[in-house]
Amino acid sequence: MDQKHAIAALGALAQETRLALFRLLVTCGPEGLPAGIIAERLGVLPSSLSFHLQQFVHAGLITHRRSSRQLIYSAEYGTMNALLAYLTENCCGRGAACAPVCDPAAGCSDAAPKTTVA
Amino acid sequence: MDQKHAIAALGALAQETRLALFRLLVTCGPEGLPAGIIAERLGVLPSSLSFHLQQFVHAGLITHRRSSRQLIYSAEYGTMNALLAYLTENCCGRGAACAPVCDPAAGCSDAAPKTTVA
DNA sequence: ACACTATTTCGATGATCGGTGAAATGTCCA
DNA sequence: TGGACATTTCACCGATCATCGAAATAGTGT
Repeated sequence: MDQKHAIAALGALAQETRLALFRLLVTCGPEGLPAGIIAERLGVLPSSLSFHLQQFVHAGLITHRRSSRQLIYSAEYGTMNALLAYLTENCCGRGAACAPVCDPAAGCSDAAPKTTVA
Repeated sequence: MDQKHAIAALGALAQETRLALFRLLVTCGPEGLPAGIIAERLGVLPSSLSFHLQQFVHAGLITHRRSSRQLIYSAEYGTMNALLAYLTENCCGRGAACAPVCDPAAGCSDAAPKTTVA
């Protein structure tokens, strides 16, 4: 994680819709959610959501894969951890006292569909 | 930490000069650094630095105290930790597996002056 | 009170950002 | 192949942001 990536990631997170979006995906785990469902949950236009998702994908905080017609987006925990580590680097002048780590295991309650949604 | 505060904090961090500034202060510990030294280290105009410092103070990520003529700025580790916790809340759908914490102890090598600087 | 230093405030300017709707792209199914 | 669905791309607009220099404020020592 260098400065450019960190700024891209922080800039992606520093917006109302996107922060809610990221926290939603973080909650959902690696299974993620399709774009349509996300737009519905957050109450934003599809074109608007697409714009915000791009920011995250470009920042590496989110990945997407295709499942039939839908695009499933999910959080990139590795990048998230790298960002947190970057922020707390050399914290307080001491060694490595602040090293948050998240290793996703369980999925979202109503996570990505296999064949149908809604 | 609610959404508004988180966005203010993330927005403060999502900028080249400010990110460098925050990481500098995080490294320095609770003793902090005077504004003049920070401006010199980062190579920005005093008026520009003042603008950036305001953002952080408003976001609660930085505090300042006066030492004679100088204003000493230092990182607010509590807010930083709250922000990291907010980002990883309910991570992966599991309980509390991602709870970074930093408790400052040691100071900066050439930290805030008691009476004189430069 | 005065000169000096440290820092902030102010107003102006160019750049970037977020929202919107229409149109384009890609995918599936009959 | 054609029609329906899911999502993205595009161009436009108003709003916000970062930088700058000049001027103002606050504190110190004589």
